[in-house]
Amino acid sequence: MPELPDVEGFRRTLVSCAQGHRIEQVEVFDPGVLREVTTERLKRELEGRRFAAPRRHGKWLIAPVEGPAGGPVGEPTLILHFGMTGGLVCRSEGDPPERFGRVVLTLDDGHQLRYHDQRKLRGLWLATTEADVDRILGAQGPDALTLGRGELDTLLEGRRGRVKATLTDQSVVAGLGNLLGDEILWRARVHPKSRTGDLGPDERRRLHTALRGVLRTSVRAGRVPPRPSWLTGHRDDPDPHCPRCGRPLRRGKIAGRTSAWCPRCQPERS
DNA sequence: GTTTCTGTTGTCAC
DNA sequence: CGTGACAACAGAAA
Repeated sequence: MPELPDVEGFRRTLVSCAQGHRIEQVEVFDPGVLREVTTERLKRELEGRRFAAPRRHGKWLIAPVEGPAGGPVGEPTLILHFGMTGGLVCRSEGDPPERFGRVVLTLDDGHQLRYHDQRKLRGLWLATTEADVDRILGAQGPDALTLGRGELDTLLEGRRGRVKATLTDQSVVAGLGNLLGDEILWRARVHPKSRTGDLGPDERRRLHTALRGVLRTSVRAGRVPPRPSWLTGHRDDPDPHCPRCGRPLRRGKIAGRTSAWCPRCQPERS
């Protein structure tokens, strides 16, 4: 699930469900998702405090909490990463539990913010300072949603790797994952194995246009929408074809991930 | 029924 | 810089 559009959806869920509300109870059903924090400390630091405005960077959700709590330290920040299968939902107390529910925060109005994740590849952190937030996130490029054309040009120029690897490298651009990367390259008609540094000005311009278009629609949908007219709508077909020209799609591993592209619309050249 | 493969994540060793 | 292994797990394929 989670790439930038999904996480942006989770941020909105947190805003509408929990921002300004007091956390009454923290329940951890699987400590396997807690990173660098114990259940006890999570409860002590969160219970009694209120969610302030959350923010997002790339695929990370950053949720400061404020107000007095049991602990003597300053106001902490809850940090969430959703791996491949994580998610955040808003439910009412008493609603049936999520299939892979891991952490439930009960709020002062009876709503619950629930973190669920099948595979537990990532999880929840509790940062104590801004520097701590930065340490947990690690090296991050600018968020893909705020990327200007000139900025993307600068980031792409002089890179040696393949363009698919560059676009999905979080330390270059934050937020693009495997699906978005393929979708953007397909729309821009750029072969995923092209050498990033070899791209011409026109290809870089097309990439930026495609990035903006794909992100705009995806953020609105809260996911990369598997539309019939999009590449994403066909990658799981038994015999996938390009929705633009009808040619069979090609698949291959790039940067350790399965990529899909159209050999006709995205001619090989590097 | 059982084994193998795949995957919208990131990190680490070679 | 690139590749492969790994982490943890369900569901599909073999």
